[in-house]
Amino acid sequence: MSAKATRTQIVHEADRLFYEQGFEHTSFSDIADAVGISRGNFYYHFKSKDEILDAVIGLRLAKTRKMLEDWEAEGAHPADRIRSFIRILMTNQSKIMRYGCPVGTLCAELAKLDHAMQDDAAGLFTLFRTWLVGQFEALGHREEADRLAMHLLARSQGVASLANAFGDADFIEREVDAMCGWLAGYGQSGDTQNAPGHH
Amino acid sequence: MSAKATRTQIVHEADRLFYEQGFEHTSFSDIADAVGISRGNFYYHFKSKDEILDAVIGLRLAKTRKMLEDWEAEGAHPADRIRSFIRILMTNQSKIMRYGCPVGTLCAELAKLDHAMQDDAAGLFTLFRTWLVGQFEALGHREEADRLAMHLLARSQGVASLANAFGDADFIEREVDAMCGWLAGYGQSGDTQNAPGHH
DNA sequence: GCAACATTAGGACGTTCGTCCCAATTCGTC
DNA sequence: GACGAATTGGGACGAACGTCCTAATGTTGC
Repeated sequence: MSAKATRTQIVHEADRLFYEQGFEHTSFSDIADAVGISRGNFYYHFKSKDEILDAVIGLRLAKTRKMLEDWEAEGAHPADRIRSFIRILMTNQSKIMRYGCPVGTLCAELAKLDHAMQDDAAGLFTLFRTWLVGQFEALGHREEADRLAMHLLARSQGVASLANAFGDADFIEREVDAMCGWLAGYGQSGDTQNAPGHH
Repeated sequence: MSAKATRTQIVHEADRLFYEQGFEHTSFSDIADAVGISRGNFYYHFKSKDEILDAVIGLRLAKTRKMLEDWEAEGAHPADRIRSFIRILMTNQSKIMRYGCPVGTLCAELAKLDHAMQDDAAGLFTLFRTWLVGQFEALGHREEADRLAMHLLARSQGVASLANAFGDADFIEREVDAMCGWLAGYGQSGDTQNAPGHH
């Protein structure tokens, strides 16, 4: 197999394992077994575990960017796009209940490890944040765009955390509805003045 | 020193280290160094790492229970008590920005490790949840009490996650104000019918 | 079919981990 | 001050870890 294909497979499996088991708890052996190569072969592709983490973060950034672009293509209206974001919680329901949010849990883990790459992981949040800011601006909320983006991001994170801890699927659905309801208050109007003011 | 006092110190330092560095990333040596005892002495007090985790969760449960009781004593009005909960985010601001929420990050880590004690850790969430349910019921929202409690818990979690990832103190303050504003809508009325209906 | 290169498997290395044992020390009691 | 119990320190143990090396195998161009 070409070195490129093997490397791609390694990053793919590492991505999955880092999500399911955590970064620290995933060993070279785990990844090697998942890919089906020998542990020793690993060093040819990646010189250290941090290099794999770097590649995994890069992969996640790329996949996220693509997802956001797809949402841009699918939904003509910014509110529809934001609803696509909110609905990740439903789409990935079972995985979130088992492993939590891929972005949030990685950032939390790297923060505890005081890892040099924690800012890179936070870049995944920034990607969503910037995109959401763009959508809220398109809805006419130019000045509060970042506040609204951060608010929605935080609520999604919180729902993922509790869904993971309690394993409650109904709770996810309820909160998704609540977030869509909240969004509806900001949805149609291009006039900031008319937006609901309870935030 | 008495065995009891040493044991207490061990649990105390383990509690701190599990929070700051994570459960898996904290070794017996770390705790032993922090307490100032030898690694070997450890086995006399705790036969395994899981036993320490069990004791730490017990300690956190006890400390949380005491905190909730103090809030009961301080604030006569349930809304004031709930505000005390919301304001933990301000009180523990700097620690949350560095290490995240002690409850949320522990639950997330144990979930990834598929640890046998992850339900015990989730009990910390349950403690807050049950207490919040009681407060919302006291506010007259008998039927939605659990929904409101979970909603508030989730928002706090989300704020802690993002504050940790971005290190943004202003964001915490903004969201705390938003949560207090949201609470105010449910605050005075003992009549469920009159409560705001956007959730 | 051979030479140059790309990719692999297997294992050695030093370290750290959780666990466990035991001899030494301290403490309480008479 | 002696004696048994409580507590401690130091270190052994195998396993797993990240890292790194090297010989073997596979692939490609001539």
